[in-house]
Order: sequence, then C-alpha cells, then structure tokens
Amino acid sequence: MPELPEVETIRRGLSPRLLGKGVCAVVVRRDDLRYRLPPKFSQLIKGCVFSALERRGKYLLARMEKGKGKKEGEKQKAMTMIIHLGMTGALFFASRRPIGEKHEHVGFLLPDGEYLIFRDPRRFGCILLSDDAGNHPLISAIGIEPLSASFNGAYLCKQWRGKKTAVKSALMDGGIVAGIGNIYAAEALFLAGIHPAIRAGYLSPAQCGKIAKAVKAILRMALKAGGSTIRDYVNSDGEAGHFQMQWKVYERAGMPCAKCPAQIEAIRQNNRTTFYCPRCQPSLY
DNA sequence: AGAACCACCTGGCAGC
DNA sequence: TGCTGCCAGGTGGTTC
Repeated sequence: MPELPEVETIRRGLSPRLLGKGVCAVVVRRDDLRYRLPPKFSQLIKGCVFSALERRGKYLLARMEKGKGKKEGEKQKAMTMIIHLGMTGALFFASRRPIGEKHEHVGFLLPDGEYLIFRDPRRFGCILLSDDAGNHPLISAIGIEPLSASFNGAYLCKQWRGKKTAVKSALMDGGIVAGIGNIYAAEALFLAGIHPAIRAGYLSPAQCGKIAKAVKAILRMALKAGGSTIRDYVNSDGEAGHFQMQWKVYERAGMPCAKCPAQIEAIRQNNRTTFYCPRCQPSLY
C-alpha cells in the first residue's frame, strides 16, 4: 500500500497527537510480523515518550525517550521504533475502543485512554527497535529523498548509467531513490512521457531531468490529496486518501488516456503490473 | 556484479 | 454455494 505520500500523510497526522506523550501500556496480539517483534518489546516501550517522528522512504522512525531518569546522572535511554507498513499496514488512533479488531497486531495505550493501533492484514510490515536507527541496515541502505534538492536529473543520470533495467523498475529501486512504489512510478513516467520499459541507462540527461521533475510533481500532488487509497489505506484518523481520483494510468487499462485518444495499456514488469499510454509514452522502437 | 525471480501473508474477486 | 486461481500498495534474500 503505502508509498511515500501515504507514509508522510500518516506521519503528519500522528505527530501533533503523539509527540510528548508517553506510552502507558503496550498490547501485542501478534508478534510475527515480517520480522518478529523484538523480545521484551512491550517492556522496552512502556513508559517511553514519543519525542520525534520522522520518515525515511517508506519507513516511519519514532524516537522514544525513556521517562525522566530516576537517578541523578543516569544515562537517558533513547531508541527508535522503525515502522514499515508493508502493503496493507495502517497506523491510526482508535478513540473510545480498545485494540481488538481483526488484524490489529500492536496497540500503544496513550495517557488520554486512546490507542495508537498498528493493523496489517498481510503482515508484510514490521516494527523494529534500534539504538542507532540511522545505521540500521534497513535504513542506511535507503537512497535519497525524492523531494530533496539533491534528487534531480543529474543524480538519476549518474545512478542509472549503464543500467539495463527498465526505467520503471529503476525508479522503484529504493536504494537509489526512496519511497516510490508501483503507483507513483507509473504516474510519474506518464507525466514525463517516458515509456516504462526503456532501459534506464539509455535515457538522455534531458529525459532524466524530466523524470525527476515528474516524480516531484506527482508526489507533491499526492501529498496534497492525502495519498491514494485502494482498499486498506487510511491515514492516522482512519480516513481514506483521494489521489486515486487523479490517477492518469494506474489501474486504468483499456480506458481512454487523459491526454490523447489512445487506450491505456497494462504490461508485466518484474511481476508487477505497469500501466502506460502507448502514444504519450512512446517506446524507442 | 547485476538483473530477474521468489517468498512472505491474507483477502477479494472472477470463473467454473 | 464453494472451490481454484490470480491479483494486490513492498522488499529482502535467492538464483541465474
């Protein structure tokens, strides 16, 4: 599910209601997520205060500080919860009810009696703990943020030099650029007018520039719409996103292109469906 | 070394 | 109605 715009929407929704609050109790109903929850997870988190909530790619990084040190000079223990939502994960507040509905695996009880709930039907998501999240192998391997200034055509050109992979797969390579998944890769390539099957290494600097610009534009539009909802995705208040209303190619196979009379087509690339307009995104051949 | 493939897991839907 | 097969927002590990 959640690509960068969805995760960032969740982060923005959680932050004002979470930061500065302590965890009164932790309820774990299932610990076998993509990775098993750390041992003693509940004890480690209970009593911690959420002091920062950041995002790297599709990961949420929740900085947790142990409550005020009881003993003078005692080292303040701090750690980071590394949260990934996988395909179907959600992180939201449940007011006036405890955790307990289907696929709600972890709940954090907050001082006001509200639960922050991690729900994930497919359990492709995970919650990990790290004392040094920046150097955690899952985090340190993430490429640059697509909305940062350093993400531009020159960067893509350099990263993609010699690459034979299709540009659409290359855009989804999180080690190069973070947070772009199947939906936004397809939408960005449509906006850039680039066929998804063109080998990344064949693209000209101008084409790489177009793609970088399109990626930023698509992500900004999606953020404004609160992300895309297919089935499961909801923000921290349990509400759906709206960007699916603005999809130009994704899940639109057989439908007319928004810009020309052609029909949107679907192909398989690396076992994922890719949608594109054969006329607006001409292949090289 | 790089690229393609598979597994992980559940639910929903189409087709028989 | 119920079974089977396929598909779905991701990505780390395996295989080629």
